[in-house]
Amino acid sequence: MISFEHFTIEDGTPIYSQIVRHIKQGIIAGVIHNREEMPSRRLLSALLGVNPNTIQKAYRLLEEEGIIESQAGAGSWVTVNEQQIGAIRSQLLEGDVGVLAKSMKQMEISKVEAVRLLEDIWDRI
Amino acid sequence: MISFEHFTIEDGTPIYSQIVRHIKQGIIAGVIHNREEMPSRRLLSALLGVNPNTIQKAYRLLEEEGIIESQAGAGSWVTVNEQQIGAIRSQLLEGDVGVLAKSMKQMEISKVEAVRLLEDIWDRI
Amino acid sequence: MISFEHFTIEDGTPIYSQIVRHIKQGIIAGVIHNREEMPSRRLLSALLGVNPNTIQKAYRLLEEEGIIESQAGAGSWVTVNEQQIGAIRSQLLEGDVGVLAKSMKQMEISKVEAVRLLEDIWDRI
Amino acid sequence: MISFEHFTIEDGTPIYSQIVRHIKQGIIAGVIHNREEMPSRRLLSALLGVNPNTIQKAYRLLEEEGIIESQAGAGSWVTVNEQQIGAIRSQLLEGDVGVLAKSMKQMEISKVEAVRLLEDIWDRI
DNA sequence: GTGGTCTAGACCACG
DNA sequence: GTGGTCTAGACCACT
Repeated sequence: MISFEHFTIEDGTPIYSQIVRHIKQGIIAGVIHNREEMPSRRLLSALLGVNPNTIQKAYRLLEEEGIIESQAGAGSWVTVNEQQIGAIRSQLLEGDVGVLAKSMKQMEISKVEAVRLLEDIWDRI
Repeated sequence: MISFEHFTIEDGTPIYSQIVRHIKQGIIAGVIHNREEMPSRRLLSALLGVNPNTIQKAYRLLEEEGIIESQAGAGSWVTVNEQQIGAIRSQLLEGDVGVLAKSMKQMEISKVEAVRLLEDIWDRI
Repeated sequence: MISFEHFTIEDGTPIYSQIVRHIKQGIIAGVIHNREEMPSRRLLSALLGVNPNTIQKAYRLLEEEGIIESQAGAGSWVTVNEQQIGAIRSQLLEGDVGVLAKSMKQMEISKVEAVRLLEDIWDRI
Repeated sequence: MISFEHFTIEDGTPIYSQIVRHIKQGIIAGVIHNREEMPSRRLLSALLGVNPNTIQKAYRLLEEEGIIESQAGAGSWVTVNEQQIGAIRSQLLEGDVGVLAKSMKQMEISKVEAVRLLEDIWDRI
């Protein structure tokens, strides 16, 4: 069963997005595996203290991306192959890093300075 | 007068946030200076094709952060000292980089891999 | 639910300020408590015969002062601890009384005379 | 000539109101006397670093209240009798104190507490 | 001319 | 249902 132990809700981004992202990051990190079972909507709703509709939306989005499958009465489970994992990895990483790079360029930060910053902050977090 | 020549509205984030960020980035890049005059609400509103109230909101936020000052009848202008510029710089950079680093760590990306990614994507943008 | 029964709009000060002040005074008077629910924008807007945006502005200011919290889809509610209540109390009282005292001193009114005035007018209002 | 030495512009209230109030308080304090000469609009504008129109508005208001008189080419001067001084005194004092008393009552502050507060703050200002 | 407030109402995201 | 954003435009106070 997939764990939400180290998951805490932050604000700024919608809760359902945070859940989706948590699943994706878990898959990339190798913590969540193919065929692993998702908690039931009802259970996760109670666990996180979040409206069932919010959980429902997260699960629906994951389904639409082909990351999980659900069957009435049987629950939901992860369905990813190696190719998909690579795609998710690129999607997350290149998105995030691209936003950062664009922003820094607009602030006239140089590439070496950017790298130095990343290395600095990496160790402090 | 501060220029909005290279500014284009994107969606995803509120327009007023984009304006606030544009000003902050301009200050950090050294393109916008202390005492420089902001365009009037009406002018900028016409320039960007955006409702005056949206501009008003951006200006109010900047004012609340002490980055600009406004006076009814007189206009608005930038009011930042070196210390503030440093603070804004940290706020933007450490925020962005921190989010990225945290996200990457959760995906079990190593530091060298992260740096390599940043360098790769930097050149492609 | 917080009551606005004894609240009537006056002019001279912005409506949103009056709402903010009403909430603060209610908290100090012990009529409004922590965790109590604020009326929704739409409801209060209809109740006071005021535009929803005006209510929105009042709520935003209260939120920025940490007096209420809002969550899209869920509503708004009061979030104050004892320390904050003390701070609000000081803010309102010392502000008002300070302005008065300063003004009176500039008119060369003596302290005893000031107290006598306050007592006189107190009973007549 | 009436002095504006101890006068500094604050924000929150219009500048012209502050000037009007400064004159009234000076009269009540006995610092400004009947027949005393007002600085020329041009001079005061330069002295306070304020737009001439703002000074003009203050003078106009004072004229309308019969507190000063102006004559083209000759300047402006104070014209108040004892009765007027009494009226101005009441207007300022009862207004200010009334606002304070009403506000405090709404916060469930008792009369003795109010007096104690005034005395406390009086000494600290 | 400037900024500040307010109305009237639409649309969206969220729970 | 909720709050958040945005448009369109009026009116006012201030300089």
